[in-house]
Amino acid sequence: MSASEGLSIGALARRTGLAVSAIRYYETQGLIAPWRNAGGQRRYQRADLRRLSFVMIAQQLGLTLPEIREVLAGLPGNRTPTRADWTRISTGLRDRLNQRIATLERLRDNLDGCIGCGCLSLPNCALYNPADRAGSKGPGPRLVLDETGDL
Amino acid sequence: MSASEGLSIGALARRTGLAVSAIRYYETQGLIAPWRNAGGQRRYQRADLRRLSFVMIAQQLGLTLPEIREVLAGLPGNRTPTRADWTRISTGLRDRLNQRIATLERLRDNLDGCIGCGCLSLPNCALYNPADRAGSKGPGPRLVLDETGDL
DNA sequence: ATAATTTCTAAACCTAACTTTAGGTCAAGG
DNA sequence: CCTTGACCTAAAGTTAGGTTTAGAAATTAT
Repeated sequence: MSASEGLSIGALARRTGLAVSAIRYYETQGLIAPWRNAGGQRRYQRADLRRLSFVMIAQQLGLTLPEIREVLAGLPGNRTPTRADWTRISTGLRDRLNQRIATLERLRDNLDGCIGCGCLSLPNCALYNPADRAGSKGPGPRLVLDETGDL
Repeated sequence: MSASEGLSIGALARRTGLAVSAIRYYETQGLIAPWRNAGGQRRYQRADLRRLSFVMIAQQLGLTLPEIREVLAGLPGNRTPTRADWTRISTGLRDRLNQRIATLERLRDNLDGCIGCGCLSLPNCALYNPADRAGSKGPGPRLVLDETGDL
């Protein structure tokens, strides 16, 4: 297990907190690409710890694995990612984070309004705008109003 | 379709934007409990629109259906929920929202720090604290540090 | 009265993101 | 040499949150 041999999947799992099976699954999804040693076992680089960390954060932000793969495609597969590489990718992630925060704040403010009047009058909430939805692939605009205008 | 007969499942679906199948599914999960008309068809009250609206918001906040059922259990099943009932329930939801926003802000600030130094040094991030996780039922603490202290 | 919708139930199917299982290999320790 | 533990693959199983399907009954529209 010399430094030049890289990390085993078990070592990677211990350091990231991910299950071994999850790491292998991520490989099938194209999120990580280890090389194999003479015996056919997976060996990982240190940079892969960063890669998996990134995957974990992105997942918390609600990105699907295919989406994360897209984002990570901005990283060179062949060379070790540079500081600039990570900065670029992470900045994109931060933008998403800020968007998500803004959406939730808008939602909270609307909900505050709803609670204020006690009617839970949701038609006024930003919530029902599909553009605000995480995946934004909802079944269309959500309306709770009926002809009379109340719930 | 007189007013005293209540809403059919289709009408409820049109007003909430949910699929008919989803509404029936929510019933199996104990989120809503319509009565049946003479012909055995489901009939809903106006209050059920509010109930479903609430379910939709809570889902966006990442609550699971069982969790939402728990929260809704605070509503009276026998009498029409009062304004005060909804205020109480919605306030609880707002607290969750604020927590979630706070977590994401903390995450963003940490990520900013990481981007600043260019190292994506995640061990410093709040992210790896399982208490911060939505479900908080993860496989335990997540560590990315190795003995040397870098990734 | 008849046709077109809507609704009913039960059961099967679906996707995402994994985990588990089964059966086999490989490396290190005693 | 034998055992133990980490690793391998392929395939099946799991959970959440629904959707789809099929055949029958109820409701609504003409």
